[in-house]
Amino acid sequence: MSHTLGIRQAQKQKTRQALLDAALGLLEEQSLSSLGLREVTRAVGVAPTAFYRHFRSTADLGVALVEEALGSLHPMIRTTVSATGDHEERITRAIELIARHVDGYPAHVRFIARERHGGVQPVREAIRDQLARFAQEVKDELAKDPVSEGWTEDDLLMLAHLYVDQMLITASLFLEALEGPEEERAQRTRHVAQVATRQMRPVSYTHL
Amino acid sequence: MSHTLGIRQAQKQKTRQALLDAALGLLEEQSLSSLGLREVTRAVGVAPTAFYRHFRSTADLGVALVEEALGSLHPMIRTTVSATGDHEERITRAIELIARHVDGYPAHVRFIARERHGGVQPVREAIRDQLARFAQEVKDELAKDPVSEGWTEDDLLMLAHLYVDQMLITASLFLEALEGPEEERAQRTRHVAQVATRQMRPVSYTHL
DNA sequence: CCATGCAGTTAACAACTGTTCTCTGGAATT
DNA sequence: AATTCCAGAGAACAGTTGTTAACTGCATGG
Repeated sequence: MSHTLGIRQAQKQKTRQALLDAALGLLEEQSLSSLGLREVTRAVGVAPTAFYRHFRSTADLGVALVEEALGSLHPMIRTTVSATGDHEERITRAIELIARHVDGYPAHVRFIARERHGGVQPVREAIRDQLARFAQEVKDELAKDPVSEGWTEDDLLMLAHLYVDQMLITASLFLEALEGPEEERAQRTRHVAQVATRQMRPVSYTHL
Repeated sequence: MSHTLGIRQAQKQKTRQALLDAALGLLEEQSLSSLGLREVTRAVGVAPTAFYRHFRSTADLGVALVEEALGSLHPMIRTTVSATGDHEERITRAIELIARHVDGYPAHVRFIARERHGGVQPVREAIRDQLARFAQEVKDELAKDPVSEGWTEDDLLMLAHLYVDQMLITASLFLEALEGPEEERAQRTRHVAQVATRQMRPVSYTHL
């Protein structure tokens, strides 16, 4: 069904991706609200006006980056949190997923951590929406667990939001560990994983 | 001992404060890394060059804002977390302190939440230092509690950091509730307080 | 009372920004 | 083969930025 898109569209998507990549790189040392359109095109090596063929503004590009950073995570979340194994096991699985994701895409994680409370409203909203979707999905998995009987839908969703928040905090801590001096890295990573597990556990105990 | 500073220095501090206030206002809708020096002076009604009499750069002003936002909190933290009353009581006291602080200085709280992971390194560091001081102080109070016997200094400090992080998250949630529609405000505020208490409690239970 | 110090002003600078309009080369369509 | 389409280039615009220099007026200390 995927009819290979022509040379034309392929080239277009290529420069679009180049713009996204360049922006993500530049955003390691500044916030989105100070990112200039010319700055991005200069980094890619295209004319400033080419930017408009892909994004209305840098805020628009930011929203696209949110999709890129979080969009692909949904299926992974579902399977890791799915109701197989006991609580303890699910928690360690989730934390491992986070650790691997932070390790693989540190720039994306930093971007989300930074812009979640950042100065660009549409981007904040896009992040909030994605996190709400995560929470919804976590709730769906929680609901399958027999332990969840007797809980209202709202309570479960609230609990799911708690989990999602905790995951973000954990990701941020992993990132800090990653950015620190290399000799401490392994130790601090283990440390964060341990603290995060301890932090998550009581949340599920409220269940009982 | 405070020899009333002359007309000269008084006027200087006044414009300095005006610059800080104006910046804080402008930062409600953008990040520090995009805040221009001219923008600030224009809001105050003073020549752009006057800025340099007070700050080297906007980053420098940001560091001053961190001091203003968090500096005055240290004594309050000490007394609220001090070892009087049981854990439950201390927790509710701390959460009430946070709620009142967010209510009284929402712009400061937003600034800290935004710039903690923001794009300006010196400001991030200033915030990290202040939070480390908070953790140190909380640790000192924890150490006075007989329950803390048998814990190493490092473990206590780690626990204190956990508390401080949790306080910041709570502050951020209070702020979100405050920014939402007015009819939901009271309910959401109560909700946040309740969830925060539940979230903090297990942390201290790890003690036992 | 007079000389000094210094907060804030004025003017000018090169560099940079987002946005518009016009143009071009080559892929896509007919 | 001829035509349309459109991603990207190029040039120009008015407005903004941070920073420098030389100034002015007034509070200060001798």
